[in-house]
Amino acid sequence: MDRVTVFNQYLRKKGLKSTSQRLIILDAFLNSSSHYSTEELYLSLRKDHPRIGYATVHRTLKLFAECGIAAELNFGDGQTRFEPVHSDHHHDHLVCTHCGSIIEFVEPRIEHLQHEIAARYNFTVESHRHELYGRCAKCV
Amino acid sequence: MDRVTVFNQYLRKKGLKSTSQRLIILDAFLNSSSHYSTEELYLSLRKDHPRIGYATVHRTLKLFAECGIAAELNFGDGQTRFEPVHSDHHHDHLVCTHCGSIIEFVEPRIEHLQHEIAARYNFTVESHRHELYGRCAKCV
DNA sequence: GGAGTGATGAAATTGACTATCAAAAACTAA
DNA sequence: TTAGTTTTTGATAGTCAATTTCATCACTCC
Repeated sequence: MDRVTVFNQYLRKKGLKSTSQRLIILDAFLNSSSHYSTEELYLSLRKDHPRIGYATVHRTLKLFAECGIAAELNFGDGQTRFEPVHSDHHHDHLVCTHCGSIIEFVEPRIEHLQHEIAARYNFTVESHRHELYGRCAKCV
Repeated sequence: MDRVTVFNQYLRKKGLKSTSQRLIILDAFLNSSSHYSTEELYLSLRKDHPRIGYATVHRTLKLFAECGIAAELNFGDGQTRFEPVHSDHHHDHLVCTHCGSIIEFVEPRIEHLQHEIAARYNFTVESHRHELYGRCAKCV
């Protein structure tokens, strides 16, 4: 199902309203390849929509995360980042500590080992975080 | 090599001084099994050493991380935690989202796959983060 | 003892995030 | 459409952990 539809259905289910700001932010968010922080998306939006405030961007990104169309990321730089969720595959991240670029990777064998470890400790996994930090090919 | 020695050598190399506060904090840090935040270690120390300030605890923990005898952890609760580094083995964490307990796990096969992934992208790994969040056996 | 260097700790600052609130906009039902 | 109700917006203020500042303090080496 389309992520715009997911968002609108979530709004209706929760008795929330569909506003122009929310739709503008959703559009900008989905059509970006970046892993935006609130600050970065706010600044990017300000070019075309200077009336949209920081608080609105922040609240809307939290809404995206609540309804499952965005994932919250934290790469240890003190800022929460958001990325659009693709329902078809899960991925983790390589983070370049030099230029800040982010590479996504998929590795089912690691996912499998995670389940194995959880079972070892009778642990029920709800989510996980897996990031490799270092130098990307351009920054060696 | 002893971690106390590592710390003292680091201090000397950097022209820093070996003070009673630093040694007290180091002792408390190494003899704990916890994953302390600055706040928690500060409060714990205050019982026996009420004159040691928060800023000193904070600065000293950062020193530990700099010289490699402590690792900084961040489990998404908004506080940075520190744990003593055991040079002989690397581990990652299971974090219970209900009771906050932390289980350490070791899985060389995942470490191996990480290297494989890094090579795939010509990426030089400096560090990594791998945490599974969910319910521990007691909290199911 | 005195000068020089770095450390300490109380307090102030920073920065990301969250809460507040009056005004504005979106929905709802007649 | 319109009046009434509810939610949203955006500027601002507040919160909290992390960090910095700065006036002493402690140590070392003449």
